Amino acid sequence: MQRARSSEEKRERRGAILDAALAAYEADPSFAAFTMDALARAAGLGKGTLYLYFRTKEEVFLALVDARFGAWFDEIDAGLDEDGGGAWTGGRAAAVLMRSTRWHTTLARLLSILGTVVEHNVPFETALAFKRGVMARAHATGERLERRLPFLRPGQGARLLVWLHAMVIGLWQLHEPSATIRRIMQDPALEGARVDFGRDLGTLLRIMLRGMQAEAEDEAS
Amino acid sequence: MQRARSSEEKRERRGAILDAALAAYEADPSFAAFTMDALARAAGLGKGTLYLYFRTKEEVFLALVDARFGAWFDEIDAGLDEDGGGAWTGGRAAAVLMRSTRWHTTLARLLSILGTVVEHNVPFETALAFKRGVMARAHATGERLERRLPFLRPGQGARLLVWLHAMVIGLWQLHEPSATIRRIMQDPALEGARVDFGRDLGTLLRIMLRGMQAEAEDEAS
Amino acid sequence: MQRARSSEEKRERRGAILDAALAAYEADPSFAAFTMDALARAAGLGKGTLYLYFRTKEEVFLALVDARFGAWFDEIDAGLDEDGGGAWTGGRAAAVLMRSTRWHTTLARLLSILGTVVEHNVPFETALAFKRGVMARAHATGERLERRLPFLRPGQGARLLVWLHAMVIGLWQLHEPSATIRRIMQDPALEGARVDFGRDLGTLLRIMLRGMQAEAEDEAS
Amino acid sequence: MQRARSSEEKRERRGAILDAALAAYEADPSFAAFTMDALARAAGLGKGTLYLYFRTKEEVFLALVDARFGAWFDEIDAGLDEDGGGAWTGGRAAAVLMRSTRWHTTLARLLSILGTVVEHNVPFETALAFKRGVMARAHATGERLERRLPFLRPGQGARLLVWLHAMVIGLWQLHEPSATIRRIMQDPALEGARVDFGRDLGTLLRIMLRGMQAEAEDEAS
DNA sequence: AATGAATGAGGATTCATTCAT
DNA sequence: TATGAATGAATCCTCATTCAT
Repeated sequence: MQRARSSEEKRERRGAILDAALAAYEADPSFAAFTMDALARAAGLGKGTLYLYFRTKEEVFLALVDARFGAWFDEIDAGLDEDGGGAWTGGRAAAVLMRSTRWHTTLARLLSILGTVVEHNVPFETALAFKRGVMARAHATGERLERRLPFLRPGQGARLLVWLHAMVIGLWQLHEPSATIRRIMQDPALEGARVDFGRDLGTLLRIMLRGMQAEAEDEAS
Repeated sequence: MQRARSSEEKRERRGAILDAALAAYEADPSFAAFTMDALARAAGLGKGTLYLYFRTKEEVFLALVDARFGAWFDEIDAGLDEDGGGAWTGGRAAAVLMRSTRWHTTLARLLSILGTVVEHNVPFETALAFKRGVMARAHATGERLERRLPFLRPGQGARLLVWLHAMVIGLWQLHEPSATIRRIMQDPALEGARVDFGRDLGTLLRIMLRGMQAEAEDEAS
Repeated sequence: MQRARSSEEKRERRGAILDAALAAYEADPSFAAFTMDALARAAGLGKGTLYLYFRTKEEVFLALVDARFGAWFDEIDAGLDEDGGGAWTGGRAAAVLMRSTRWHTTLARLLSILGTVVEHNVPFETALAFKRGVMARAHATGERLERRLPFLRPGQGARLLVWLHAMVIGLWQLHEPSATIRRIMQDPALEGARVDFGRDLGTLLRIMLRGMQAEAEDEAS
Repeated sequence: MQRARSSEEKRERRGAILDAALAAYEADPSFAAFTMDALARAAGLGKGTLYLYFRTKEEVFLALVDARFGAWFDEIDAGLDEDGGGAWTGGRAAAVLMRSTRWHTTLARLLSILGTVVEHNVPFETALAFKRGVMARAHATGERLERRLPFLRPGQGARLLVWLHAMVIGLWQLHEPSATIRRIMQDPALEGARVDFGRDLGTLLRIMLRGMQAEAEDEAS
């Protein structure tokens, strides 16, 4: 394995480890299967090498989530900053938020076990810094959202993102958290219960924005 | 420990194990702490005895979730069957759904790791039976809901329950999945981000119902 | 493996584990080689079984030392309690103390790494209780010694035992702490330097007692 | 870091590494904390560089002990060579031997784990050369001692040094081998058992010399 | 000569499950 | 039916040493 010498190369290697970790996790999305041994193999590195870049297994995990969160917010921000000239309705905003669904599924997988992970072996400061970073971004993006949708009251933008986040987690867990559940859902008797993650999330988001708007109107009248 | 001889006594013992399991889990709601050893101690039984009533640890867990689901639906059904004479608005239905919040938190704790658990060591048939049972109840209760709220389209009742369920899971995980996260959220910088589980869930539900109604009206006009 | 059911059987099994541990340690007297894996194999038990009897590896070690200390003091006490009718001189006391040399070598091996062991993974209370127990016995035996040798001043009995103990440790480390050192000492150039553990210890003890007596006489005159 | 080119510069660098090693070890006198990584950091060098000067970690350790031994003998020799004109009694010799107590403690720390270290990973030739060197010095200094104290029989000088050495090791291990033991010894119940390293060593040495003299006199009469 | 990134063997400990009593 | 002693697979992390630059 080529040695990462410059700090640029090291950043790249760190990224490569995270990419491998993500791929490994997606292949078997359970924290139990997320072993350092498997991770090292996936990254094509020695086990000890991982510990040059991350102090604990949990730190790898947290870095992974952090990166995905960043990408998610980046994409939403970009969508909200676009200006095709037309008016911003709830539907248009929902479309922007839904555009980044591919991050959603990944995040949902990761988030479903975030709590369990953070509980163990993560220095308090690390966990705090992580949470603060995410929240700062949520507020910034939330304000962007409020500027686009005037019927949102102050703070509702960030709140909407938090709810979206909650729904992503929840729906994901009902959708296909595991191969077993996937197999189960193929049972004909459960046809009506099948949850199409993307469709459901979109519908929910649309309904939520419609509800917020309606409440704003109710209040105004 | 008294021997359970009749099949009635055995059912009771099974129930007692589940009660103890729930109490133990609530005391320390992490799957890692949910060990068969702790469970046996909580139930005042020998470890081997548990295996007379459940084949695996995961089966205990699934039975636990199943029982809580049942209690939850029972309570919602009772609320929807009540008739104080007044009209059924979205707000009134939301109030009924929120009334069983105490089940929500318990369920949310359990559900947040359901996926991980079911993934491992649960016979397919067991998982399937569980899912079918839950879905059957969701449909029955969903229809009750549709009868009360005429603006709901067919199927939207069950869907609403699924969504509620998803939000419970998601919000819970953002709320207080762990002692560490609770400590983190006490940070002043995160004040605005604090999620009040009950309040948020209520607001979300209200907004969702309002949105559904608004969409029904939009369509009608 | 037969199950240890009664508390008598359990005490026996605990003892058997310690015996196996001692044998394994004597075969390769380094703490590094003292692995739980090796210990389990030596005892003919599963690794997990060891943890039913001892909470940590260090606890096994401490129990081992404790047992040897006990045996050592028992033997000295017995020797001092004997009464062949003759007078008690320094030489006679030295002979009694030397009689238990076979415990000395074992203890010396163990004691040479006691400090390192206690440093890690031993609850403070456990270490404290251990030390207190040893000291209590040292004082009791020290007083016996003072009764036999009138030229000893109060407290010198226990002190003598501590010094004996120190010399055992030190001489042992110079004697044959390892196979490598043993091989080295066979070098003809080092013939004069060879330390015969038992002989040296005896000589030293004799000289020390003679010195104490001489000082007592100096003082008296 | 400046390159060491001449062989003089290389010897100096070797010495600098040993100085750093000693400082690091004294700061945390446990072999576990004595890692090559810590050593490299202490010496301000890269880890790989250490291997240019020493083949293994154990070789560093052995070189360290060797240097301290040398300094110890140097100091004793100097003390014995002094001549203030007065007569040489056992007490005066003891005072000279005790003068170098500051080496004792350092040596004791190192020696307490010497056996364990040498056992592993030291080429036989290296260990042999080390032992021979130490013994040669012990004999030379022993003879100096015999010249000063006529009551010593031939060979007893070196023997006395070996015993002193043994007592240093043993007393040290009873004195303060670890932070935990230090804490334990603060327990009031153990007050009487507390070992004052310097005082005890002095007393023991005095008693030993007195005993040797007394035996010589016994024999003469 | 100097570096430090990469390696991987090695070990303590936990816990679901079995099975003899 | 009830028990709990016995089991051993499974996993995180450390650290001496190597070697490409």
